[in-house]
Amino acid sequence: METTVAVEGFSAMGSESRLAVLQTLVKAGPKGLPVGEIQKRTNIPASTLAHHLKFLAAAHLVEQDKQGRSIINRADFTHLEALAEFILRECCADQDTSSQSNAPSEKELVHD
Amino acid sequence: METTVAVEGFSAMGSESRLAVLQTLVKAGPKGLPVGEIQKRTNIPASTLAHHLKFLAAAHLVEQDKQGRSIINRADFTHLEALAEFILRECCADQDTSSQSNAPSEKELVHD
DNA sequence: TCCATATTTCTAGTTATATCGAAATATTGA
DNA sequence: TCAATATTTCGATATAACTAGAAATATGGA
Repeated sequence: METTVAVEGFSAMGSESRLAVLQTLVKAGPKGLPVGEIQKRTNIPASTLAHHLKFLAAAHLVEQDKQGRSIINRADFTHLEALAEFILRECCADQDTSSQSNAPSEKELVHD
Repeated sequence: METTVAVEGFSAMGSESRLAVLQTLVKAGPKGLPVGEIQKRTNIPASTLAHHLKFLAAAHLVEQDKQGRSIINRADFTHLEALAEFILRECCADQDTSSQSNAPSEKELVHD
């Protein structure tokens, strides 16, 4: 996953309202929910909610598709898993990269 | 984990600069890095970097402690793991909550 | 004590985000 | 076609965030 994509994803989750919407959809599972139902569950005004759903969709956290006159929103579980994994993916890769300006010389590395 | 804490965490990761800083620290592993070294690796101006590190520390993503005249920054791996887990934690809990306004009656639920 | 180093705080300009009412669009059923 | 429903777009305001130079603070060594 590209860093830019991860930033957009985390940014989308970094809002109280949006995380509430996302959690509502995650809880709802793969069947998803229409906008109106999300509105009922979160108490977010329609126009604000539309804005946030667009944001979440742009970040690939939510998929939307029209079904009759409703729009069904589903959490993108695959992408969410990838984001969860991204956080610690490169853990400790540079552990021994001693380009630290004040890196101790090797003989001094004995004591941790 | 409380939602508020999760929002702060994701919000902290939702910035190109901050995610770069965090990734640098995640890669560096539990020993952490002094501010100056992070600055070298990310090319972020000192004052901007200090601001972001404060933000990351406030969100419990990074721990800082003074060591001589340097400040060592370490990724808080425990908290990062908790955040990663949070994303999908309540997956599908409401799968069958049929308070959907247009929920089909039970006899119609046969097909999926 | 005095200077060099490491990092932060101050300050300010610019840009981005959150919010939501009202009006607009689109779809279905009567 | 008309009215009802579902959702979005528009527009405007308020608030917050990002950025970074310059000045301030703190620490260690000569």
